Amino acid sequence: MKNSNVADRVTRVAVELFATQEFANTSVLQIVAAAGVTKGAMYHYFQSKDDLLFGIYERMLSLQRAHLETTLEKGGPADSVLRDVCIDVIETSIDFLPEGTVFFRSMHLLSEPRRAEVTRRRREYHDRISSLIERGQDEGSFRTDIPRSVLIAHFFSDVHYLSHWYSPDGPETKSEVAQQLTDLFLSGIRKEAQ
Amino acid sequence: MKNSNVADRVTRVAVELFATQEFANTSVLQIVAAAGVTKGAMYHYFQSKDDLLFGIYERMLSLQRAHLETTLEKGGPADSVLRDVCIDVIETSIDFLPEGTVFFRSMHLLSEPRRAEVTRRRREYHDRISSLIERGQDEGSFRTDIPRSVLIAHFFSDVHYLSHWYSPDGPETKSEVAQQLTDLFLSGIRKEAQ
DNA sequence: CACATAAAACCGACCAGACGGTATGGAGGG
DNA sequence: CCCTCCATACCGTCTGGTCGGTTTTATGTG
Repeated sequence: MKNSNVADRVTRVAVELFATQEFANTSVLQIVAAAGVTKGAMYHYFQSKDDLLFGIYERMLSLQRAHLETTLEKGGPADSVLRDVCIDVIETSIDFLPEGTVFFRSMHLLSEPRRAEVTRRRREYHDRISSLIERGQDEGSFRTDIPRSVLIAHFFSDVHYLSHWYSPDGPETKSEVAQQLTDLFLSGIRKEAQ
Repeated sequence: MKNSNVADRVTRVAVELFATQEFANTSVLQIVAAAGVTKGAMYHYFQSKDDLLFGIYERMLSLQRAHLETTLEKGGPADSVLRDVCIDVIETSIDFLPEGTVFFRSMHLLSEPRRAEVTRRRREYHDRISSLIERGQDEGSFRTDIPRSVLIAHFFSDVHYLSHWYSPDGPETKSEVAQQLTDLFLSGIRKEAQ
């Protein structure tokens, strides 16, 4: 990392604080104190508190997109692709638990041009998952008696809830949980369950 | 309602604002302005902003408990009881979407003796669901190859995510969604899927 | 290596405004 | 005359953000 030490530490501390407290309830003084720097130093690297928040979204969005693309371009039947996507997105969420918490919780606090962009990129992501499920329905592997919007909600709900219960110190390992949740999800949406 | 008009309106407005913005990002002034009252009037009925938040938790917790008890005491095989519980909790969540948002998001902002109490009552609720699932496993209807903690997380995730995607103005009705999500969930955890 | 210079990194004092909460007092009914 | 209900003005504190200035580092030159 030839990048600034200060910016990195502030970023790391900020996401942790935004996750445990809320964004609006976290003062920049708190952040810089926890990061061991001064406010002047922080405002040298970030234009506003909002930048800190947006930075989290940018990193997570590009990470998600990159992962999804890698998994998608391997190809294969929708059933197995969705399994890979599901496992990957759960494992990634576990790797970035605090980021995920902030991601889902604080979108409406972003300043306006940015919020719109995040919304757009999230919709892109949603649409790709939706297409994948649609393909699976066409291939006859997924049930068609439930609206796709509900299937997608069911997909994202597990991911979203992770940060509310999973702890790396708990009994289950990351890959175990990813396997199990994926299994539960796929068992639910497969055609034979219909 | 022989209760105060002011207190009711403030409560209603507060939960709406806490859900759309964050708790810490919502000022008392904003609340009373939106409710059409003055700060003096509000502080006549509530001791603090924290009271507003705690009130939401109290109402939701007792509502949840009451509903769960009603459903549980009807008895029957765990499989069908869990189905009833699941449908009921989803429908209730839809009836109280903003409350649910605040409920899951802002617990860590409660002042301390209260937060502990909320945590305790939530754990009670969790444990009763856990017992129900355990009974279903004993009766041979639910799969046993996945830790119960993961099954429970899978259960609550759908409920939790509702406020992030469901809209009463959307195409799906409340009872449809409840049926469908319950179906997806149960198809996942049933033994035959193992 | 010495030195000059410029740019980047950083500090800490300082705003103006908003915050949650309070103190005071008046209106109206019992 | 007191008590409930409510409005207004106000308080101390903390907020995100700015700014002038100082130190540190990088670069160029002989």
